[in-house]
Amino acid sequence: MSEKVRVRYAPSPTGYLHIGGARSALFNYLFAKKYNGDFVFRIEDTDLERNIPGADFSQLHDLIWLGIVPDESIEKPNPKYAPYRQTEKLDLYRKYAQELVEKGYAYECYCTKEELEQMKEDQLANGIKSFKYDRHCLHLTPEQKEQYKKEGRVPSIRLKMEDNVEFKFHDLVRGDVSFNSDDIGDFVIVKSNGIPTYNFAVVIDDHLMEITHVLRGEEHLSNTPKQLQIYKYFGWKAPEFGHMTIIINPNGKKLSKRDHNILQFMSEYRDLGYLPEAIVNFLFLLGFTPDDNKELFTMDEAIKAFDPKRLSSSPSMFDQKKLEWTNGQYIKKMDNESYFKFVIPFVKKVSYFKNYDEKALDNLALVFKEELLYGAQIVEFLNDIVTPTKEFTDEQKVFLDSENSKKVKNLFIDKLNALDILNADNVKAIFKSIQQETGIRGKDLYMPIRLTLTHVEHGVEMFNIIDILGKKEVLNRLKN
RNA sequence: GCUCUGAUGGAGAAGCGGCUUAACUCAUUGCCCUCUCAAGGCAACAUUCAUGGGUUCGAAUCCCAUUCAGAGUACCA
Repeated sequence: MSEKVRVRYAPSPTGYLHIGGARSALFNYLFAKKYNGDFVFRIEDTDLERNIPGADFSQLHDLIWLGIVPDESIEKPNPKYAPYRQTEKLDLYRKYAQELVEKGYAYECYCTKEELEQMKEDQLANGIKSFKYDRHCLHLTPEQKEQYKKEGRVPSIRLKMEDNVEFKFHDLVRGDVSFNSDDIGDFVIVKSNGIPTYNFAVVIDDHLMEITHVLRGEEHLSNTPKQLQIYKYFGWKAPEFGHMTIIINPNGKKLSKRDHNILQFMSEYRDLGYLPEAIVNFLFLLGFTPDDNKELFTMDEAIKAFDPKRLSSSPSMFDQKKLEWTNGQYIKKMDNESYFKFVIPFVKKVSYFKNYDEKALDNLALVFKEELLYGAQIVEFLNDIVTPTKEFTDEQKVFLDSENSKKVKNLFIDKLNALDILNADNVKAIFKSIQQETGIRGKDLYMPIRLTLTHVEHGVEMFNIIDILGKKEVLNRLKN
């Protein structure tokens, strides 16, 4: 590759960074880094109504949190390519659109929304379901235009598609793809409010920013010929395109922001205690398979392993379970210091431990390190221990009323009372001595205590539970 | 409808003409460990690659048709 690789992620600021966006950004980033190129973060905010203030920076920062750090962005502009926000360069687009009009490649369209609507209905009535603009305004005389203007109509600008031209391109993911221009109607490139549409603005931006490769969602595949036509009219070299598969939900539909069964936004995962490295790792393997059997990748390893040709072209389903597993692997791998920093905020949400000192909280947190799948899960674990709510079953009641159970409980109470310092080792010793004195062992030994304390038959090790609850609380629960 | 794109186990998928009795990972199930759950270890889990035809000594892999699914079809991006 002779020219420098430049790729971009260009979201519209309509909300938080979501899974699909993050994945798209990730693969662009990997591509850039793989070929020593630049990754550009730019904003496509031409739909004024849907723009949400602050969404641009929020998305940028979520990306950076994930470790996907742009070389250029709205925060770090390169003067050569700035501005990085489309609404800040409206004049530029209008200038280029004007050029197209002058060359006869585009024309003013005075049709109103209502007329367009009518046109659509008429075509539908004739059995044509895909609307194609009928070029009503293609050959307007100056007098007709004057007349329209007098009526108060403000024109939009439409691109005149060439007749019967094949737009072929080699897709980085899918191979050769082609479209016929006859299937595409003349589309609006500048709206009547003077703002360019997406399909026009991307082309101008990608060209001016010297973007060499465009990796984007499959939903853009059919936009490509429109953009190719614009490149052709300007005589510009088009970038290479690669259309990645979309992510689907368990119903097989495209993951949409309105899908409430699945968490959509990076911020939600962060709040739940998912690690950025784990999310990146998971996203990397969604619709992409490396050529070895590796499952865990650092960003650097992912850069090395990435190859757009290995990107899947069939839709990928988002599997929350695998994300959890991946995250759990990363939690296990953390060193203790980082782990504490990560998990203690969650532990502090359980009010029972509000008086615990730092050391005690750390020890507490450590108990769950090996089994934790995401940060907020520790709150669930802890609550199960701290606030036993489940009612005993009849079977459990019988078990607890048995001679053995009572004997174990009483002995345990005595020995615990006699204890000066409570810690897991000491508790372990108590169990051991009860076992030696009574000959009771296994389930019969531990379960009376476990059930009485937590009301459930499973959970972390008994010694830890007792340590977590503290002597006073344990005695309290055992006596009742 | 039209255009485009796909189709390998519950999920992500490898494979791209013989090495495939279809890799690997998640999930699930069983066993081990163990007071229990989880974690960890060990196993099991597609006689078959959407269907039907063809090409070939040989097909998940190539060709054709059918079916199904998704995306797009906006003065949204």
